[in-house]
Amino acid sequence: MYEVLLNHLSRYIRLDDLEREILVSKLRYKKVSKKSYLLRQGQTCTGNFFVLSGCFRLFTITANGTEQILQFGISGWWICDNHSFENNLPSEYYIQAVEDSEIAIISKSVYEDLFEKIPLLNKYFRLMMQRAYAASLKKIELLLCTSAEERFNQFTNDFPDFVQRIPQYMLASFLGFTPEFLSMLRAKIKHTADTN
Amino acid sequence: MYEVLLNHLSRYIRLDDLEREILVSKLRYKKVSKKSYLLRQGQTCTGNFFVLSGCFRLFTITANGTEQILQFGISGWWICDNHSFENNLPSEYYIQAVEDSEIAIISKSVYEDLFEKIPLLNKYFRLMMQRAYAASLKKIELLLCTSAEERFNQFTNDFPDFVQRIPQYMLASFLGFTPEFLSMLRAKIKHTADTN
DNA sequence: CGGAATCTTGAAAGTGTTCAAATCAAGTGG
DNA sequence: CCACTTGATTTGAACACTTTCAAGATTCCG
Repeated sequence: MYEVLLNHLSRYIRLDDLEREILVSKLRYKKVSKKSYLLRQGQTCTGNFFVLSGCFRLFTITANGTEQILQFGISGWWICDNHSFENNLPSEYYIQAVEDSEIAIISKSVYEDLFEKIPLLNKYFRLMMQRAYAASLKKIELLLCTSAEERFNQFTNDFPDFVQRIPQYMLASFLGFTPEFLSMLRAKIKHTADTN
Repeated sequence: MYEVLLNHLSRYIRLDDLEREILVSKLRYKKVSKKSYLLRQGQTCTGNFFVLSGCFRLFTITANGTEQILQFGISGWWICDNHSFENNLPSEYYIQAVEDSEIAIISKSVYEDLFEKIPLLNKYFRLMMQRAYAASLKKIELLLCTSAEERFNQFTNDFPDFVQRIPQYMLASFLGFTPEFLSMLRAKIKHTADTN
C-alpha cells in the first residue's frame, strides 16, 4: 500500500523495522477521485500529502478571478501548503486532484510526534524541502529568463508524457500564459513542422 | 562573532554547550567586501553561507547576456547553490556581495560530519529549507499573478528600507523587468503624488 | 576633477492578453 | 447508445503591458 513512499524514503535514509512500523502506523491512506479537493482557500492545511499515484495541482484564484496553478504534484512528491500547515493558518491555496489518485497522509496531529519518535525523518524532510526549494528556484529562473514560447518548448521536451496527461489550459496556467496563447503556439509549431 | 547565527539557531532548536562549541569550531568567519564573489558560474559551490551582516545577490547570466537576479540574501538568511553544493556540480550562478558583508561559512568538507555530530541540525535545516521553499513559492505566485507595477508597489511597501539599500537596476532585475521600466514607474508614481 | 556607473526619457517594436465567436471533445442521463 | 449539455480548444482582431534602443542627465568614487 505504501511501497512508493517506503521506496522513496529508502533512497534518502535507512529506517529500521521498528521505525518503519511506527511510521506506517501513523500514516493514513486515501483514494482521491478526480476533481476532489485536499485543501480549499480559507481552510487550514491539516495534512502533508504524499502522492502514491495520480496527480494534483496546487492553485490560487487571482485578483481577476482566474485560476493560477503554482505546482503539480505527481507520484513521489509531497504536496502541502507548508505555511498553513506549520502555523495553523488559513491557506490561500486549493489542492485538487487532476486525476483519480492515491495518497499517504501525515496529519498535523501526528506530525511533531513522528519527528520525535523517528528523528531521522528530520533528515529526510530536510532533503525533501531542499529538493522542492531547488525546483522552485529553477522555476523562478525559467519565469524570469525565458519567453513563454521557450518555456513551453522546454517543458514539453523535459516532460513529454506529463504534457499528454493534463488539459492544455492547466499547462498554460502552470507555465504562466493563457490557453489562447498556448493554442497559438501549438498552431505555429504544427505549421512549421508541416512546412519541413 | 557568530551571535547573529547562534541567536537565529536558538529560535528553532535548542543546542547544549558542547554542541554549540562543536558547531562554532567548524564554522569559518569571513569578511567579504562589496562586489567580491562567493561563487562564480562554472565553479562548484563549496560552502553554505550564513549572512551575518551585509547583503548578497544570487544571479545568473541569461541567453542575451544580461544579469538576472534570482535572490537576495541578507542578515539571518543562508545563501548557497544547494544543487551545486550537494552534488559537487558546477554552478550556473554567481553569488556576489552587494555591500561589505560578514558571513559564517559551513564548508562542504565539514557539512556531513556536522550533521552526524549534531543531528538536531537536521531539524534546523529542515525548517530553513522549508522557509526558503515557502518564500520561493510566494515569489512564483507574485511573478505569475501580478503585473510589474503591482510587484514593484508591493515590494516597496513590504521592504521599504531594503529598497533604499540597493541600486535600482538590481531591484528591477529581481522583480523581473528592465531598469528603464522601473524608472518610468517611479516617474509615474512621483507624478500622481504631485498632483494630489 | 574626471571617468565610470547609474538613472531617466521618449519613440518604436514586440510579446502576450483580452474578448467574442466558432469548433471540437467529453461526460451524463434518458 | 444516442442526444444533449457542458467543458476544452481554436481563431483572429484589437489592445495593453513591457522591452529595446539611443541619447542625455545625474551620481558616485577614486
